[in-house]
Amino acid sequence: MTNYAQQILDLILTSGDHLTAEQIYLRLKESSPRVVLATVYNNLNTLHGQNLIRKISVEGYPDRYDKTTRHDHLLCRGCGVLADVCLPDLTAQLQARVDVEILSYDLKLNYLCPRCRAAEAADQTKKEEANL
Amino acid sequence: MTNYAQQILDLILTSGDHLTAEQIYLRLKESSPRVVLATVYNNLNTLHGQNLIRKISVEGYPDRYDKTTRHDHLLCRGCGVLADVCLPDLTAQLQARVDVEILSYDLKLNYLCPRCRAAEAADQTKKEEANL
DNA sequence: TTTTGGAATTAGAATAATTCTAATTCAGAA
DNA sequence: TTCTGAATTAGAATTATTCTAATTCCAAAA
Repeated sequence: MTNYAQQILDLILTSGDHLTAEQIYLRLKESSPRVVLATVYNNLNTLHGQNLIRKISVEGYPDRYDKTTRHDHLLCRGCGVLADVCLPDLTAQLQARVDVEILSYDLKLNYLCPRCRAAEAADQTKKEEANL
Repeated sequence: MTNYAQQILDLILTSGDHLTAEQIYLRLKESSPRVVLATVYNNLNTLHGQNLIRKISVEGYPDRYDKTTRHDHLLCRGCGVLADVCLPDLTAQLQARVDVEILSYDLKLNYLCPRCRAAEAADQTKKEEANL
């Protein structure tokens, strides 16, 4: 594994977050100022191809990268923030219901994070006041 | 609802498939040759905002659109093709495990479609022959 | 050492998907 | 009719990502 690949992998594994290619690039630049975005993409694709990282795609947002340990995600429908959530492994339960071999699955729970819930409530209040 | 919106919605609901904006555009052009891709996107966004259609995002592929009736998806990891699969509603089961209110969830089962499975097997055979 | 061949990286052009902006058209209310 | 606001169009712009070609790096062979 090359030096950049290692650094990128470390960033993803230790960030405790769900970084985009752009965010990884910016962080990597702090220690390696000459690095270029294409290198980040190259390495992300390589790492993903080797199953060392997971790629998370949500409509409306750039792809984000994550560790591969099995877990699920909470996705805030307001702001797009992802949070990890570890639910029991459903593979057996799902496999029993379909007639093809499941390699893995991807489960996202949609919700509103506290901040967006508050924003929505405020919005609602404002609308009601306008309709007095 | 405008005429285009209606036509686009009909296309999505009756296609029995998971169409991309581009595919919808091409089909719509058959009956309305003057329509433009931006109009398709505009209407898709409107319909999605009204929760009349569902948007499916998979890394490496353009967004696809689908009916909103609750169902899950099989995703072929070889070619990206999506197939519907109707599994029992897991909302209650999931809700019992998390402390936030789940609005909905998104479940994709990764597998290899028969064609890609065959292709992979052939590939494997070829590799083994090369190593004789 | 020097050479050299392949992999990694860089630079930046290219592409694909999608959004945005401004101009135009349209459909219905006045 | 004329006016107004929404829908549509055209096409530029943006964003995310990939590709290509040139360059650099590094390790093993000479």
